[in-house]
Amino acid sequence: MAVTIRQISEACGVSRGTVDRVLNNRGKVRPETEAMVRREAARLGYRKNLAGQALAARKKNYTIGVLMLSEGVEFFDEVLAGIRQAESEIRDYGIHIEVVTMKGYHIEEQAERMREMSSRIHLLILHTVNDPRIAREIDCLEESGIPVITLNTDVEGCRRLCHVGCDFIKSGRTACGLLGLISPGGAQIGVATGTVLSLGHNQRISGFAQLCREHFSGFEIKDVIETLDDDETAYVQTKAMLSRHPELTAVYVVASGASGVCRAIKEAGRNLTVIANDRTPSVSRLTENGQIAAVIGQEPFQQGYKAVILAFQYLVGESRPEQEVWYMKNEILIRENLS
Amino acid sequence: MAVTIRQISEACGVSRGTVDRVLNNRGKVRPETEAMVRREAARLGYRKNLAGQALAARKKNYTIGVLMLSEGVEFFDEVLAGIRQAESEIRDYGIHIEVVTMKGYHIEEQAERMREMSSRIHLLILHTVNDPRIAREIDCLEESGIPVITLNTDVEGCRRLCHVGCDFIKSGRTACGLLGLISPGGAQIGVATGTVLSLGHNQRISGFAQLCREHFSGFEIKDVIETLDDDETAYVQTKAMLSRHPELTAVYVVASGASGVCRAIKEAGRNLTVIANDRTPSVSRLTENGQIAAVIGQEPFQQGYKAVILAFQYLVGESRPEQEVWYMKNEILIRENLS
DNA sequence: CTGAAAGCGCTTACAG
DNA sequence: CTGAAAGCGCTTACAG
Repeated sequence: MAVTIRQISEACGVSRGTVDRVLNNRGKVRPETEAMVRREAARLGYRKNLAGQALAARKKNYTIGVLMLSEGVEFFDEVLAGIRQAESEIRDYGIHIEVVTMKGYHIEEQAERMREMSSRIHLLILHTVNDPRIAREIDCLEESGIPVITLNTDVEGCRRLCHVGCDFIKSGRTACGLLGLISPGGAQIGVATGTVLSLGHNQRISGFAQLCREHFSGFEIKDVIETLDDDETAYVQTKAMLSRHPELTAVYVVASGASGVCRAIKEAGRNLTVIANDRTPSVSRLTENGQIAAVIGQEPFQQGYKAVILAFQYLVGESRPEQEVWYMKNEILIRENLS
Repeated sequence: MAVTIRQISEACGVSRGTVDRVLNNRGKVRPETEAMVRREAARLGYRKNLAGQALAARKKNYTIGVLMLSEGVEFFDEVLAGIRQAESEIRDYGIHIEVVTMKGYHIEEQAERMREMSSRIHLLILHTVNDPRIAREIDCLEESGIPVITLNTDVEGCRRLCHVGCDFIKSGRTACGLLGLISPGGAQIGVATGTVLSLGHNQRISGFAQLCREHFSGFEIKDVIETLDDDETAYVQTKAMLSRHPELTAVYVVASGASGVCRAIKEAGRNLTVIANDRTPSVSRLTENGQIAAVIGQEPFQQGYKAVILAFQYLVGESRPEQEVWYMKNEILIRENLS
């Protein structure tokens, strides 16, 4: 039989309330009493029963807020699916989720939205951009007792509770390592990034370049274009890159825009190895028909799921996440293990 | 506020016990009363609070049994780690786990062990071999009210609750698809399987061969050897295969024995593309130093974790798993995303 | 600084 | 066929 608070209280000859005060550091306990309770708890091997705790927590009616700059971005559909999955699990414990999505990158507008949500929520899961104004807003929330979990993209210089995302450097290294297997003889590479303003995109490129230097002396990055995460721009830019560089043998697509990139390659009648990031429906189709050789995924579903579970454990279990940063896996997806 | 049993009982003018009887199909309720309760539950959108249910379930003192033929097999260390992780989570709800591991494939001995454990457990997670005697034993347990979840390897023709493992066909197809990217010009392939008696090993090979036929006309399987999941045997057999087939360009290692295979290749001074299954510590080392090009993983940690979580949900949540078969992902692991 | 009591939502013997 | 009551383990306002 598992040890309960009642057993500790009986062993010590104090009330259960007192044991609770000690074990949850609520203060107002005589030092000797506290020491005795801690000793007995340790001796008996006490572990809190989460069911009891969760049931008691029902009275607080917790709500978790989710705010994402995700509207119109395919990638986030799977993140949202993970959030919904976790929601349906924690709903069974009486916890609610309020999801708000926004379109584009409007800093002030998002900050305003954060303030507005704060009155109704006990914790915020936030997908945003790495901007000092947002960092300040996060600190405000933290001060008013609402912890923030950053999702997918971290925010530097703020007191967020933790970050759930993926290791972008490793993502770039994985793309490069895979290209090394495909083209052991060397490669002339064009890089199609989203924007040079994105920290994540740049980290992927630098991971890729890093491994080129370490292991693949036959790899050369000949050009970097920006797709602005838009297929039309990607198409135009890729077309131009291909005519500038007839020697290209591979393209690394760092962010959105793979469809445009592939269209330009196809029209030019070139046979290039394309490695892309993030399995969206359109990227899946291109991989199935062979235009994309492989996709580096970042477990979007798990990202959403994990963020909510950490939030739940923090609120109900009163336990800070064990790690400050939670990275999901960098998956390699080809036609055969895509779905 | 979430809807509770109390609210339904008040809305219907019956006791909470009666609502419980209806909602959990315990019978002994007048049909009209039952209809009314169901109508109100649906109208109010009732969902069971798991915390309450789990707390009440504490009185049952559930124990989950785990029985595995895993001793001395590196692969299962990660499966066990997943089981331990899940254990530490559900222990917080007062559920216990008893793990028993055995060495080798002794059918009668394992059947005996199953019977012996059955007196102490409420559900069994079982890793075994696909044998009719085990199937019969599983049915016995099911009949005596102890459901069985098969882990990693399924058992045919029995009434197990569900299966947690991976899609071996897809695993073989993924290995082949990856080799297709590495060797677009074709490959002469040697296959090193564990034993031709293992259903899983055979499924991997047939998945591999399937895709050869569908997509890679330049691929030829020239030879199949058995490692008996043993490095020494693998070494000897590979050595013989290499001298029989000087034309080989690739080896697909289906089961354990990759170290032996690689040693033989190295000694022969041959430069072959090796694709292996399952990231064990020794396979990781060989991948890091480039002797293995890529590893197809089957998420061993997740397998163990998922099996326990399904068991927990079945016992405490009284909910049958939604699926009869739970497949983990087939991961592609190369040096850069190995750890 | 401490205790007694009520409550979170579900289940279960027991009485009728 | 149904209800009243106790209990699972933890937390919390209240009284002292």
